[in-house]
Amino acid sequence: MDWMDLKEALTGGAASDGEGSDGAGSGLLEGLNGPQEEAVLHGDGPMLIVAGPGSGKTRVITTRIAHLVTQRGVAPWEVLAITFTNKAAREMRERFERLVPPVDSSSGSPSGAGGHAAPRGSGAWIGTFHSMCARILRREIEALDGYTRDFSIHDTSDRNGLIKSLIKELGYDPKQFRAPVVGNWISAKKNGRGKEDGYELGDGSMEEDVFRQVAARYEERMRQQNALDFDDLLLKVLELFDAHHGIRDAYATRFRHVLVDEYQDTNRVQYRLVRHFASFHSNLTVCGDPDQSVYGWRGADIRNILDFEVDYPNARVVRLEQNYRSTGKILDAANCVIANNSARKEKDLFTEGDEGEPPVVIECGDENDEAREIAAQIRSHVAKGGRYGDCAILYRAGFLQRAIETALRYDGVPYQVVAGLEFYQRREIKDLVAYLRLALNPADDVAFARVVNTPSRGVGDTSMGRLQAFASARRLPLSAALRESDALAEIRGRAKKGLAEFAALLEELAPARDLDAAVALDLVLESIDVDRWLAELDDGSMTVDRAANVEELRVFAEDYDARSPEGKLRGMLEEVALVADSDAPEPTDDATKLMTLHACKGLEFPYVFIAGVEDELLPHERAVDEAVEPDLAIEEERRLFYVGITRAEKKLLMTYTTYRSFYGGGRQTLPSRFLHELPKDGIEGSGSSDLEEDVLGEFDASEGAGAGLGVGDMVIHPHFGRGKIEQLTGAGINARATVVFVREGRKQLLLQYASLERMES
DNA sequence: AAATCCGCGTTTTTT
DNA sequence: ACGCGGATTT
Repeated sequence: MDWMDLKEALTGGAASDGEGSDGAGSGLLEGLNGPQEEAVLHGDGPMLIVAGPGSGKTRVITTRIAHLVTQRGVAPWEVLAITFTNKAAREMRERFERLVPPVDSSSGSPSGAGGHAAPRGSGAWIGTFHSMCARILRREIEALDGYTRDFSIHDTSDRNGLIKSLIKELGYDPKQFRAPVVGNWISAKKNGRGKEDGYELGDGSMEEDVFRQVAARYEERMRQQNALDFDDLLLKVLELFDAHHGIRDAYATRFRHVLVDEYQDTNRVQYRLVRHFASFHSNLTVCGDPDQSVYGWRGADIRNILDFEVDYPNARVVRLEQNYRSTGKILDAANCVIANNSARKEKDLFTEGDEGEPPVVIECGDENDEAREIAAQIRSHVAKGGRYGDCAILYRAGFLQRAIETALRYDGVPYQVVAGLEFYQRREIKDLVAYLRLALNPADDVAFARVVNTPSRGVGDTSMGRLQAFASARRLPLSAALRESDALAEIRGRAKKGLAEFAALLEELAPARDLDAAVALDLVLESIDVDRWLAELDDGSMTVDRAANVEELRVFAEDYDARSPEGKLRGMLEEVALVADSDAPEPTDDATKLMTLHACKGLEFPYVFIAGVEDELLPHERAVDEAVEPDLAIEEERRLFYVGITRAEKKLLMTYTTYRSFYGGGRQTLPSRFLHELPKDGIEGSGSSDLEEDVLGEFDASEGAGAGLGVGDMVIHPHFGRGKIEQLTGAGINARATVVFVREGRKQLLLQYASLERMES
């Protein structure tokens, strides 16, 4: 192994500060601070790691796993590490495998629980709750009634689609009962949360009764088609463990150590799963930060982490409070803000690094001023030698993005919106995946319905309705109904021919179930005549993209086969279903990142802007209004602010407006109440009243440059090059120049930041 | 089957 | 203001 790699892995990331000399030998502990070392070295028994932001948490977990494996005789496959996202899982696996390079994985599998699911590499189970459960169910689900290991995994849009058709089937108005609302309600019920989540509609039981009817039929239909939704993946494992203690115990003993990351985000079902896994040995390490719990609205239960010591009375508690990310002033701000919450575990971040510059609060007139201000700040940062990629702009709600993008484009600031979803949501991908699902699990009616007329076979609503009626009368899956000669009796013409074609196609696809994923995909592509299909989807502009997406899926399949030769189609489908970000947008070389406050969790940037720090937007009024416990909702909003603040390494700028447009209209806005919670002496204001001078003072170089400028002057700008001043507006902090640049065209610049130089001509 | 129009909702998002 | 889905139109 390459020593440099190991060293980098050991010291990796934020904690690289205080590392000493190269000590040979037991390098695992090198550079760890006291509590970090304690967490790594902890032996058996439960442990709670309260990990503040930037405290080297991931490093501690990966090092701990490495320690268990190399020093305590725990085999990699006896370790279960659970994360929330695939991204986190990937990262953890990579870092762990850098510490403990995997040996030949085939040697690692114990009997029984090994099999195809032994992952590439180390053999450690590092994954999300969902992938772990899917893996267990692929092996064990046949112990439960009615399911086979070829079960399909339905995503949220599959779920909503089915629910919608059930609503219609039951004779209700799909407008009055919206599928996503009903779907959420069902999900909430399944996850053991009830009315407190606001699904209870005003006129009560009538509507709930409808929900219940839909829910009952939904469960029935899912079972009939051998399909599980995301919630079911976890619930079925619980069911399995409850019904078959032997199976539960096999897993509880197989994993000698269980580690859960982001424990503050677990919901009640996940909590119960964890308890099962730790039931034998209580070798359970959970890691998280109650102050960063921002997913309460989707079922995360902060009590899980707050009550850990109640659940496990002998738990060791380790606090990681030393921060390796942010400057002192930024941490002060974070500490001050979060101290206003009551549902927390006391925690005080500190740093041995610099005090740094105080956070800045800037008042802006409206969202356009705000956006221009941010753009100007970024340009000024770049003018001083910084990178666009150092900067991130965070906001509470997506609609703030628009004005910001406009300003960034106008100013030529490269940016990248960090979004979610994407790939697997694309139509052509979903279609192909539906074909593959159908090949593996012919009972998958949702997949059937999706592709029966894709590409077009003349099968419309009428004939599908008839087939459906026939199938449900006989409790048959659609594909099975299709094989009954009577089924087509009432169907004529094009549709009849089309259904016959489709039936033949399904026969053709049947062998795919045992093929390598890429071969199976090829079979589908060939059978449906890709080119014709793509041509049909062509609405003029997207053809190239779609073809590229298909190719991308093919590459993914090939890659999957290479990685997991045992998985075949079954395994690949599982990954496609659970790995939404199959190829998440690679961080673009040097671009400012835009994202919501939720999306920024876990990331860090030298320069952080938080836009729209206004009452009714940062404590979001809907979050507060719709909550049963408004106080708790405010606390979650405050945590969101805290998460945003603690992303910043060097500089934190917060902006608010006095007026903001909303959906056409607009209104006066007030600074967020959270701003008043910032330390009074550690904050610089700007843009308003008495603090203007300070800020101007800071930028006196550009002020000086701006002072001597006049309309018609030729100027030079560090980024845009030469230009001519067309117009000068505003004064003091708001002094702007409209400049027509030779290369970049007309731009508005804030003189304060633009560092324009006059050229004598 | 494609084009067009109407009406609604518009916080946050993973699997 | 705007975009999306659904329904209506051709």
